Formats: sequence, structure tokens, C-alpha cells
Amino acid sequence: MPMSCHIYRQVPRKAVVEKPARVAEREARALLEKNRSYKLLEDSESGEEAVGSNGSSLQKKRKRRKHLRKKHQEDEEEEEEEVSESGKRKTGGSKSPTEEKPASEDEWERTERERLQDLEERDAFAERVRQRDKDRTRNVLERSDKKAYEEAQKRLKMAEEDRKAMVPELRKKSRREYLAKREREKLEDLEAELADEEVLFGDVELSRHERRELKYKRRVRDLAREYRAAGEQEKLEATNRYHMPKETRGQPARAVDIVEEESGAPGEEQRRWEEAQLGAASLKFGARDAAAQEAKYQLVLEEDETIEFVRAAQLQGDEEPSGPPLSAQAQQKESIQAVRRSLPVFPFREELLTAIANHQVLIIEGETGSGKTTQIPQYLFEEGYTKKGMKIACTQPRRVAAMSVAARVAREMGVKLGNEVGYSIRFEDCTSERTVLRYMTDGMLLREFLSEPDLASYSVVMVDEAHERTLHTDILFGLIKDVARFRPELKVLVASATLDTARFSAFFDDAPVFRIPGRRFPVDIFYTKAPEADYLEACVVSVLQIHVTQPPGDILVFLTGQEEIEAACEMLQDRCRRLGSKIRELLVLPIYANLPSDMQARIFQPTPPGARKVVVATNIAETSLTIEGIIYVLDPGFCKQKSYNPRTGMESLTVTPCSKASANQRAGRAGRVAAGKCFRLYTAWAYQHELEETTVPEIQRTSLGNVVLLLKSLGIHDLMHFDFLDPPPYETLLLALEQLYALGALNHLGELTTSGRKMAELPVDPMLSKMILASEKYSCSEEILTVAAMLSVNNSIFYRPKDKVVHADNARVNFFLPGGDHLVLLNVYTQWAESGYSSQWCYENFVQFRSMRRARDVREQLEGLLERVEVGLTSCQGDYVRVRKAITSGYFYHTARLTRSGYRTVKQQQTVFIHPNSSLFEQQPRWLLYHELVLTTKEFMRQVLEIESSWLLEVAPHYYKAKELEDPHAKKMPKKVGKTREELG
DNA sequence: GAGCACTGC
Repeated sequence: MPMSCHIYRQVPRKAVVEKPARVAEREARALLEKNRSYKLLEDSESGEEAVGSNGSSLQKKRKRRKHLRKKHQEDEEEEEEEVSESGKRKTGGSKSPTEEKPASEDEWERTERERLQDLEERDAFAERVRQRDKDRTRNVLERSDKKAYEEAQKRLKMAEEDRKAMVPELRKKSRREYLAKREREKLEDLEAELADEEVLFGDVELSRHERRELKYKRRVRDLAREYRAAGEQEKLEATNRYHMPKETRGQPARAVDIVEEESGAPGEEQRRWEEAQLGAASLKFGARDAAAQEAKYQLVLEEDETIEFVRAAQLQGDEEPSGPPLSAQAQQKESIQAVRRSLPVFPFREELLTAIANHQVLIIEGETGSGKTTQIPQYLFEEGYTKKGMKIACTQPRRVAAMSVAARVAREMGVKLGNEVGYSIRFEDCTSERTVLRYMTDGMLLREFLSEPDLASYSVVMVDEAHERTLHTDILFGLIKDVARFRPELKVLVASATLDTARFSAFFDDAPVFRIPGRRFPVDIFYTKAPEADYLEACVVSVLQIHVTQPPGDILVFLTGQEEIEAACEMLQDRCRRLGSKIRELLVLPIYANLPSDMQARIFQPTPPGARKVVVATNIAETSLTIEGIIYVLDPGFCKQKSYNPRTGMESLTVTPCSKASANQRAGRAGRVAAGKCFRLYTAWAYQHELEETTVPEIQRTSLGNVVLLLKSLGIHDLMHFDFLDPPPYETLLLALEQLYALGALNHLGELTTSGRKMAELPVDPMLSKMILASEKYSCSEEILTVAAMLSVNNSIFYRPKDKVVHADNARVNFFLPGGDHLVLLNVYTQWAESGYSSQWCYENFVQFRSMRRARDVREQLEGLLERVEVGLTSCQGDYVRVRKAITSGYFYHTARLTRSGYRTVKQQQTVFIHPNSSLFEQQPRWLLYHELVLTTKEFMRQVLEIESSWLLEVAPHYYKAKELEDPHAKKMPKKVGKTREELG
């Protein structure tokens, strides 16, 4: 069953046309549905034995239907056991078929009527939302004068800021040139350095022979360079075309091979040899020189062991190492058009446009720096793809990227940002009715499907950075592929780095691949000779090795997390202190997402002359930010990765070896300003045999609650057969469906309910949005919004610097309120708001200002959406029981009770623990609810709230039965521990 | 008594 029918059915025009016949059609459909479900019941009953434990998903689904259907007829007391169980136990559960009572026909009629009424209401709600959106657009049009003024002001401000930004930019450019020059002279530098060492350490052993050797090597390299310049030209010509996948089918690596083969025409062997020689020349502590060099290291490094690296490969660069970057030259001409023409994509303009005209879907393969993101949408604009009010969308995985790229394109086109060119990200919509080039985050385009399921106002959709495989891009693929089928005039561009283009092509029905060369300097890759046991120690030693032996250029080290980074920085600083003036100055700078902004900014300050900067970073430096001047990359080969266990609903963050793709991305960071080097702290063998080819896509290691809700609200019912590029685990989808059913977002037929449609409007997890909707009933939406906003900034509220641990912990305890962590969060936010959202207040209370500001943004957005989902703003005026009950309405799925052997989750009977940072850590209430379950050293519940078991029956009677909530051990419990604290509220 | 990579709506 093609998915397109589902989406197409959601297109507004059609819904309006259908309206008169609606009721009749509904009734007919209801009857059909009813008949069908009865038949299904019989089917699955008789087919029971045939469906083994590994029955097809279709069969499972039918069983599920039957199951849900059956449940409806049974006593309510029996229900929840079934819901909480996944496919496996269903067989057991239905083995004893309670008689299918036709006696309950009335009951069935009633629920059926309710269901239909709910669907009606849901559609009416969706229509109202649509109408409101339309009104809002009209308002914008009316207010266009005011808006234009505001935009002009905004633009003026930006222009000024641009000018300000220009100076450091120019400084950067000149520094780039300087570094390129330095690179050219690296052997001279080496000589100078050797001379330095001679003076410093008085070692006379630096022989003439050694210098003669260097001079010889330099000559060899000059020859090699000339040769490469010629070879480069040839390569450019060779890649100057796009190819159809048919030519390469079954040979996925072919694209790369072509470049290799064709660039290596005559003299290839000699070139390789010369390159090897060149490698040896720049190899300061490789295996070959090891013996000669060792003595000197020991003088500096004190350590007996230094790490041996072997140069094993080179990441091909497209940029001639000796030439300064073209863009720098062009910049001097101060001509934007010249810059545009200088980009690698420019020569391909016509060919590219022809290819786009001829094919609906085109995969564009190009490295960063090829100009594809900024230029292609402009080409399309120039070619007339935005006529008749049509728009071009270009998606980015990150907000900053969408913003900065849009700003640059606006500048290149000489228009105000927000007019013809705009961007659209969460909390910030810088577009107007005139906007035709729209840069946006991928999640934003996904949200647009809710209001415009066929993307009717877009003529082109370009999904950029597709290789990153974010959750949102992956979902977009499925939806766009579907939309493209019934909108043949829609053009789809998928832009990716060299990785995986064959797979994208295959997914989009063998779409052609268009290759654009990038602009990057070559990077030499070095591996260790033997595996390193302690990679942190190895990192520190290697950094010092590089510092002492290598020409200028900053170092970037990739570690897994804050703790490691802090440790490494400490060790480095310690060693530097001990070495004192024996080595040149080494600036050690940490960077990770949770580092306060002012500390983060330090890594962008230029390195003082004579010193060297070493940036110790998490994965944040792999894609999210680029640091100028990095020549050396040190890669231990690990990263922290989230994984999700759908059985327990538990996520964990574990240190795992990174993928080859990730390793290459890291290496590429060394080749952005000049030829660089990447030192990998593992062996070449490990790279070849132990690393995965690519990182597991996010969609396969995360919970999918809101994705399922979104797809359901787009009318996609059959999720098991949705066209995923890489399908998520079956269990993950099943758990998401079950949770949505329990939350009342889906009815027993798996259809979206009114409540579910509302939940889909809120950009938060289903349980959180359920909690927000429930706040209406308990008249505490003000408080609940705050709690929701605070929960959605990830545990980064409290700042805990190492040197002030005691103060920080005290400050945190001061916020504690009886009842639990949710109320503590509410308390923090309220006090902050009372301080006038002060940053000083944050500083004094060891609260992270950035997180609070984010919480405020989220809260404001949710407040706006509350009106959209027709929930009024009300406050409980300090009656926290109502707040806690509203939270329970969303999180009744996440409950735990205290037993004699500690906490157990109510449904899965899994042993869990209160996180030590929780305000309830020492209180151990009998019943509690948790926001999330994480596996670190133990299974911890993070953000817990004390509840009363009776509330569970109140908020989720369909999910809990009274018997289940009785406490058999109640009387045996010690008196103080686990006492329900009624006086709290 | 633990210790949370990175995004995004």
C-alpha cells in the first residue's frame, strides 16, 4: 500500500471539498471498519497457532488489533496487563480466550460512537488550527509596513555587526595566508627549531649530515609539488561530470576509484614514491627516525616512553598545499561575485541545472567548502524556480548553520535577510511573505508537514548534510520521497559528503549522483605501532611530542566527555609547568557544550606568536564548530554515544569506538587552513578491522514517541512499513505505539485521537505534552509549563565547578521543596523570574544562565502553543498537589514503588535507584514517578516526584487496577521510611 | 554518593 494516499488525504483542499458528504462517508466507513474488525477477530483467532513467535509484523499487527479490540469488551480490571505487554506475551494472554460476548454489543456500539465522535472532533480541531495559521499569515501581510520597518532596523544592526565581524575575519584571512606560508616553509622551520633546541639543550649532536639530509628532502618535495600541480589539473577535468548509478551498480566504491585511477595516469608510481619520501621528510617521530630522535625526547619529556606513530595514509586534499586559499585572493578584490565564481561548484553550474531539470531527485556529493549550500539555491533562484510564489527550502541539521548560511546568501544576493532570503529555526522565524529562499533546520521542515503535508508552496527541497543522518533528516527522507511521487514537479536535492551517496541514490529509486569536488588540504594520517592501554595518558604524551617536535600550528584533541577533558587539561598543564621554559608556551583550552559561554569563547582567540594552542574537545568540534588554525588532530578513536533499549525504555550513554566515517571527519579538521596531520591513537589494523564503517543512525538508537505521533498525525498508519532509509528496531516502534495508546493519543484501532492531535502540536515528548494537556483539568497550566520547560533542558541547570563543589551543592539544596525534583525545578525558575531573569542571580546560585534562558524560550513557545491547542492559562496558586497530579497524568507510565529490596518499576518490576542528585535521595518515599531512566553505574531514575498510589487510579484508570497498587509489604516497612507524606502537598 | 556526547522541534 503506497504511503502517498495517506499523506494526500491530508491535503487541505481535498478535505474542504469533501465536507458535505462527510457524515455519510464516516458512517459508511465506520460500518466497514466495524465489519472488518470483527472479521479480523475471527481471523486471528483461527490463525493463532500459525503465528509463531516470529510471525510477520502484519500478523502481529492483526493480533494486536484483535487484542485491543478484545480488551475493550472485557472488564476494565483486566485491561492493563495486556497493554503493558508487548507482542510476545500476547500469545499466552489470548490462549485462554474469554468468550467473545456479543452481549456487549451495546457497549461496543457506544465506544464505536465515541470513537467516531472523537475523530470528528479531531478533524475539526485540525481544521481550526489550519484556519488560525491562515489568519496569522494574513495578519503578517497587513502589518507588513511595520514589519518592513522592523526588518530594516534589524538589518541595519546586523550590517553594523557584520562590519565589526569583518575585522577579525580579515585578520583570520591574513593568518590563514601566514599559516599557508609557514606550511611551505616547514622544513626551514624545522631547521630553526633544531637550532633552537641546540641552543636550549646544548646538544651538539645535531650533525651536518642531518641538515644535508633535510635539504635533500626539501628538493624532493619541491619536485613532488610541481608534479602534483600538474596532476591536480588532470583530476579536476576527470571529475568534471556526473554519473548515473547504473554505471556503478554493485561497485559502491567506484566513485572514489575513478578519481584514483584517472589522476594517476603516467608517472603515478613515481608520484607515490615521491609522496612517501615527502611523508618521511615531515615525519618527525615516525618509526624510521625513532632511533635517532629518541634521545632528544627524553631530555624534554622526562618520560621513558614516547609513542611511535606510523604514517599510513593520506586523506586526499583537493587544494594545492602551496597555494594560499583562493577565497582569500578573491576577498582582496572585494568582489562578492568573484568569490562566488571562485567556488568549486561554479564551473558545474550549467551541468548541475541541466541535471536538476532532467531528474526529479538528484543526489549531490560534495565536501564542505564546495559552496553547494550557498550557491545551489541561488542558481535555482536565478533559473526561475521561485516564480509564481514558489519557495526553495534548504535544510540544515543545526540552527547556527541555517542562520549563518542564510545571512551569507542574503549578502551575496544583495537583499535584506528576512526578505527574499530568510531562515526559520525554533524560537526564531526570520522570513516574510516575500521569502523565496528559505534556510531552515530539518526539524522545522518536518513540523511544516503538519500544516502543509504536500509541501505545496515549495518547488525545490534540498536536504543538506544528509550524511549526518540525524533523526529529522531520516524522517524527512521518507516523507519527501512519498510527496515526490504525487508531485512530479517537485525537485528534491539530497546533499551529502562523499559518504553513503550510493545508498541515498538507491533509496530514491536510483537517482543520479552529481559530484562536486571540495576544497581541502591533504592530511597525513599516522597510526600508533601498538595499541595504547591508557589513551588519556597517551594523549598527553602525544600532545607534548607534537609540541616539541612539530612546526607551528594548533592541536585539536578529541575526548569523550567533560570529565576526561578536565583530567587531560589538568595533566597537560601540570606537565607544562614542570617543563617550564624548556618548551615553548602551550595554551590548554577545553571545549564542550556545557562549558559556560565565556570559557568557550576562549578557543577562538588567536594564538599569541611563539605559543601553540591545544584545544581539548568533545565531539562538538567534529561538526558543530570550526576552530581556525588547527593543523594537528589527535584522535583516540572514542566517543560517547546514546543508545536506547526499547524493552526497558532505558537510555544509556556509553563510551564506544567511533566509526571510520567519524574518524575521517575528525582527521579532516586538520586540513582546513593548510596541509595537516592526524595522529590516531590506535593501529592501522584496528582502523581497518575494528571500526564500524559508519555511525549507527540516530533513528535506530533513540526513543521514537514523538516521531510516531507526528507520522500518525500525517495520516501514516502503517508505521511498520513506512519507507525508512534505515528502519528503527521493531520493538522501539511497538513501545512507542503502546505508550501513545496508554496516553490516549491513539484509540484502540491505532487511530489518532483528538488528544493525540493536540499532543502532536507540541514540540516535546508525548508524556510531556500529555502532562501539559492535563494541566487544564487541574488548573495549573502556568506551573506545568514551567516544569515542562525546565525538564526539556537536559540536566544542565545546576553548575558545579570543581573548586566550589561544596558551595554549589549547598546552593542546590537551598532550592529543595518537599514533593520532589519537579517542584524544585519550578522553584528555581520562579525565583529566577522574580529576580528579573537576572544573570547575576544565576551566578550567585550556581545556576547555568544559558540553560535558564533556554528554558524561558521553551516556556514562551509552549505558552504560545497552549492557545493553539485550546488550553487556557491558569495558576494553582501554590497548591502543589494539583501540579503533581497533572505531572502524574503524563508520567503514570514511569512509576516506581519501594519494596523491601529497593525500588521497582511498577509495570516491568525492574530494579531502579533514585539518582543521588535528587532532592528525594534521602527520603525514599514509597511511591514515586520519574522523568527518565538512565543507565550509568546503576539504573538511575532522574528527576523524581513523590506521588500517592491513589492518584494513579485517578489519572489512569485504564492503565492501573486497584489490586496492583496495594502494597503487600506495607505493614512490614519500617515506620519512617516510605511513609506517605500527606502533609506535604 | 554519582558524574550527562551532540543536535533538534
